[in-house]
Amino acid sequence: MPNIYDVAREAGVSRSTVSRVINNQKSVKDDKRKQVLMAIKKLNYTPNATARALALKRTNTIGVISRELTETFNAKFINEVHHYADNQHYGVIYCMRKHTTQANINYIDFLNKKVDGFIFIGENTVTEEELENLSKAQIPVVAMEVEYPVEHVTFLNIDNFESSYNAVKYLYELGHRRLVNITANEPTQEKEARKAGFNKACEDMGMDFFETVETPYYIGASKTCIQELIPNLLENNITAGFCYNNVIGTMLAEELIVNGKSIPDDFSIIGFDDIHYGNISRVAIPELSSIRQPQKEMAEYAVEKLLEAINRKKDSMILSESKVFNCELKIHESTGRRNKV
Amino acid sequence: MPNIYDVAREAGVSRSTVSRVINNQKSVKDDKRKQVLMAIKKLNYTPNATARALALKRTNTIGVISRELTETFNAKFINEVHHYADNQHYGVIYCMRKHTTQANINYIDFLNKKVDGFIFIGENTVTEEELENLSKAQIPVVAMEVEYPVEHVTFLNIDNFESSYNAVKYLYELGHRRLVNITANEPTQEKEARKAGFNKACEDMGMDFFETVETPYYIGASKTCIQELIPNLLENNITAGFCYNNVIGTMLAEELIVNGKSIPDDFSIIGFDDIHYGNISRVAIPELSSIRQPQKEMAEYAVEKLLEAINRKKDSMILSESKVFNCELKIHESTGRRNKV
DNA sequence: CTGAAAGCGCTTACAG
DNA sequence: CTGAAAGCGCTTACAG
Repeated sequence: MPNIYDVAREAGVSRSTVSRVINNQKSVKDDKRKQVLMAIKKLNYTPNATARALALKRTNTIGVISRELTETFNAKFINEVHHYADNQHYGVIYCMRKHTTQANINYIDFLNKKVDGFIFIGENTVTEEELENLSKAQIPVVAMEVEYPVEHVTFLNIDNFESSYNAVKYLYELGHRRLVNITANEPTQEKEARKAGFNKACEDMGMDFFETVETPYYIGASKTCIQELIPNLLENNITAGFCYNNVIGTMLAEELIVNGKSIPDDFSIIGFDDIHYGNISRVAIPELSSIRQPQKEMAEYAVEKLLEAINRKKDSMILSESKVFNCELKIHESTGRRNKV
Repeated sequence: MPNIYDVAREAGVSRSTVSRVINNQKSVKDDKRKQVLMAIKKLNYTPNATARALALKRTNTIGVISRELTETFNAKFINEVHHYADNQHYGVIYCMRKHTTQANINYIDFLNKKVDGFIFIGENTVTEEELENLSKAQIPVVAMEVEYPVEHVTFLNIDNFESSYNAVKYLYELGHRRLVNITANEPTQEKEARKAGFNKACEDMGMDFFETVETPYYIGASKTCIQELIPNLLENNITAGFCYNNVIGTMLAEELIVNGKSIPDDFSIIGFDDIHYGNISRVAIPELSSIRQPQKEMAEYAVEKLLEAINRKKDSMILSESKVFNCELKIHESTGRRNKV
């Protein structure tokens, strides 16, 4: 692997000049520039990013960390982050941080100095203490799906409370008075906010009956849980359900159908995320009405804020900010007026 | 951010000593070691990975590149890579390389010197020429789902030809004589190998009728394509289908059911990948018989080979290798004996 | 416009 | 066991 010195020798100039050419500085005479360019081509030289990072104390890359790289990961969001960063000539590095296993490598330390800033996705991806340390070290951070009282970090969330509230309100307007909220059994801020929104709306609307049940995170267990839930729903004459995501919503729809109910005639369902697994199967499951997150806008905002913080850093740290994005209730096929009872 | 010099001063020793403590070398007296450790704690020092990489010419990280980070990405595989690398105290960095857009950043150059070796996933993730360059530069590489005549790289594939052949053979044994092969319309080695396996088996078994149709990669278009295909299948009295993946298999099952057929009584289906989208919906789609890839084994092998190449590099380059993993045909509910003609 | 030199933060023979 | 010094491959004031 040739280095800058090899190129300098080949081109008959100093390393400084080579560096200037590499970095597109105009103060190099055309003939020298040409010599350098030729030497670079001839030697197949490419600058060592590590050395450059050391000298510049800047990497032009942003690090994205989440717990899982696939499942809970928001494809659209990450695509947009990538796109937007690339436009600004920033590279994106993803790292996975499993919460289950005790790993040898701490990916925050691991990426330290390899990236100019972090985007954390998911509440359990980073602890408050870790955010504190990053903050003290003046490292720009955007955190998604969490909120802590930490200085100098940008928190991005959706309006979990309000959008849940609105979903219930919509069901109320359709005539539903007996609801179930099927949520996840993980203790996250997100879940609590949605539950609170559900409850508050039910109270405000004066619902006759409402309850929240938790299902396990994994599909198999979740399915069993929902199967066991059905009799309870029927006994209580519940006519509408608000689900933590569309997977749960789909499973609920399915179990109701299996039990002879039809959607939305007998039961209305609102899911979350507006991702339609039903696309694969149209046999019996109607497309779920669902709450849609503005992933693209969030991604752009995240990158924008992060780069802003990165570029401002020397002067003054950016202040903490908590930005909340509004979701939209998308009405598809799984919601309708209450028919009977 | 304190550096090694700050620690040395605080501890009243030289940088060399601090370095030795950081790197766990025994040749440091206990009292000095303690002083250093205390200074590190006090200053909240963490070594600069970039500087270390520059000095050592080694990063202890492996780079994984694929076109998409989510969709086609094999969750299990990547989890295993991560797990195994972590055991060896190697970090894993993922980068996405979109093939659609003209990006500013070339992620191979981008990761150059930031990782000790690469794992490429997917045929269109890296070109033969890029592999050549990496090879010349003596950078260890494992490439999945491709095979090129390039030196010093490890190619990992599954037995696309054989497993497809075996699927057809199994259908033959169930009595099926008229088959369809539904494949993707992307020109990949993988696709060609599967198609060749399908055709060869059909010829060897003396099938009465067989044909291959291509569907678009995206679900919506693919679904339309399959819907249009159904009349053709019925007219030709086709009784079994071999599908490029389980998504296509599920869609095929569904469309057949919609058209009044039952699976597997009227039609047998074998998919690929053994991932069961049907888990979400059990209303009508039986669990697909499918070809299962040994992702875990492949991941372990990939990491093992890569680390081997990384650690051997100085002496002699590892030779090229093409390793093929055998898949297993998992029989679930979508295959059965041919009933009627 | 160009080069010599110092510096980015580490590691590691080399002496002692 | 420990430190001074050189080196990893860049960049960038500073002179000229």
